[in-house]
Amino acid sequence: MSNIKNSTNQACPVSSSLDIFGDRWTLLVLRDVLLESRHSYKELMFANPGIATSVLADRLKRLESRGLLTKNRDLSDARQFVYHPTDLAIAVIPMLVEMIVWGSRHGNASVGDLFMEKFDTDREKLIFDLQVKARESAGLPG
Amino acid sequence: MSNIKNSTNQACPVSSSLDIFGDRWTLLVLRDVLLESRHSYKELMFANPGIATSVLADRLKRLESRGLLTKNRDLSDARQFVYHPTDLAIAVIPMLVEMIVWGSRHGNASVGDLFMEKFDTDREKLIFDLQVKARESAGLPG
DNA sequence: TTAACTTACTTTCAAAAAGCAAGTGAATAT
DNA sequence: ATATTCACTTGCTTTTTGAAAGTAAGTTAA
Repeated sequence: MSNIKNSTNQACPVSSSLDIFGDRWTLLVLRDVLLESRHSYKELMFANPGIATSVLADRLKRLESRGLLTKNRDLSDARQFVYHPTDLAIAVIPMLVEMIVWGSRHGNASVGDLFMEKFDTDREKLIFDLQVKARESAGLPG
Repeated sequence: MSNIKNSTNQACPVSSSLDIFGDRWTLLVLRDVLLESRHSYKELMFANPGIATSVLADRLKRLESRGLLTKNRDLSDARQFVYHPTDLAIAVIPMLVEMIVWGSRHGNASVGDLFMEKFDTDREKLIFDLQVKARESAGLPG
């Protein structure tokens, strides 16, 4: 039922972050919910070819139980659920942005030029804007 | 011999970062080498209780083959090897710092107050200083 | 109003990765 | 010369992942 070894944690913040993010999929799911406006199981599945349905289900459950996502019925279609980020998840945006930038500069895939320009000219504003947007889409207070 | 699924990668920078960092141990090893002046197998093993010796060996090999670490004989003890970060690894310090800060604020373990104060008053300088220090310990040009 | 289809999963089983313990070989300390 | 340190490797068990099929509740189209 549960996955991923948690709390190997010798009182170290990196380790405690890795309790949550230390796997292949969690951050991709979080990125989709935080930055790509993907809020349903179907969208997340579609956006991540290669993820096993059982793994997606597990990661969503985990993220919910760790207080990073909320889960509610979709009012316009009761088959669906909508996942939204909490403030705790919105606080990981700076880390995600750094990961995007590193991956973009040094990996084989890159984010749009606009994103990189914004990052280079005003990182704080980029992050602030992304957080505002995420908060809005989640219906959280500004 | 090799571990961790690589390049599920649909041209996405997060995914390409996770090709390298998407597991329980890689970032802990990298943190030790980058920020904690741990440069030998023994030190890394000791600093990470719970890591299997085969996994540490694999992660070091991986990090070396991905161009994040260099491996050389220790001149003062030919049994030992010294691992040092490359510029590519030094470029992950901003991400690591964000992970440390998030884990520290929201997890159960925290980094020192001094670190957090530095982060809050001048993030750029903190990162710059950490990068200079890492570069020095690796004997890289400034 | 009922049959077909969507959506969000769960279950099952095989494959891959991680954990554990013991072993190896070269270098060093005694 | 012998014991010990160091950096692994090997072999085996357990855990996690992946792929595929199945299910239950809700919706759409006839």
